[in-house]
Amino acid sequence: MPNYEGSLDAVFQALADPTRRDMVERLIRGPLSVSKLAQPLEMSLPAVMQHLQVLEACGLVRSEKAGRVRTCHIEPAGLRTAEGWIGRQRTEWEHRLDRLGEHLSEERGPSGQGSAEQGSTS
Amino acid sequence: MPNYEGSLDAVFQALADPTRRDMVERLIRGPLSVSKLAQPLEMSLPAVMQHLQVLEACGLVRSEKAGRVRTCHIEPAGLRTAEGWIGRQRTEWEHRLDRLGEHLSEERGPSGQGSAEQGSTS
DNA sequence: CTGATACTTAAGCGGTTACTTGACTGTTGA
DNA sequence: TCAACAGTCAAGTAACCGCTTAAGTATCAG
Repeated sequence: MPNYEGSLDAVFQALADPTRRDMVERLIRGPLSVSKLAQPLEMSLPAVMQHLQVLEACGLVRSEKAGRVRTCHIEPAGLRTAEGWIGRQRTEWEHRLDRLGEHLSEERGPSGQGSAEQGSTS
Repeated sequence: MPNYEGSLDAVFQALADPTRRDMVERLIRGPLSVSKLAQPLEMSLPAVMQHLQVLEACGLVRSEKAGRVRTCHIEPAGLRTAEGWIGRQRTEWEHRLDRLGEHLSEERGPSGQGSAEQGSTS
């Protein structure tokens, strides 16, 4: 059973490898067979297959086999998973800057600027 | 000139861990000391320190020490590194869809839809 | 000075990852 | 039929990851 909770883990983990990012970059320009995918990579075919499995397992890539050729293409929803998380953080960050700006203009002007509260002592 | 390619590896690797994403999410709401950061996490303090080091090494977080307290805050540029790569891929994907649309309307109408060329035979 | 606080360092350990080689299966073209 | 082709499976290995415990080092309060 696929672990959707952990899929953010899996997508980022997949994108952390330069070989896999390269595969994604090339698949985004169009579908490729496994051997075409492997051709510019300096590693054995089984190694490429393993990377491909990682990309498929996290939903970044799909592939299907016709005859003896497996054709791979990206699944844009996978990238959106990762972009979504990052985007939400950026949004939250911007809100925080807004709130901080309000605070500064409401209260006094130049105080210590690194003074975010650290809560009560434990 | 920093190694942007290499830091992509590091940023995605850092974000692949749920503990580290949690730390980022909380730091985005405001700076925290190491022990405050560690408090809700069910692991030892050294483990948290190691996660923190990963986040600092890839430029997602910065921290400085005052007295015996180390205060951590996020570095929004780090997130932009990751978002930038993903965004570029999405852009490329959309361009590809455009080109594909032009092709389909220029040539005949409904053909097989998975028929992207696979380049010349090897 | 003394003890508590807030990290910091070092060593070690089990699990995972990124590869490798070698053997194998199914498909296709001559 | 049969050789080349495209991919797959299995096993092994070296390096890396996330975590632990144990033993430090500064800083601060009294």
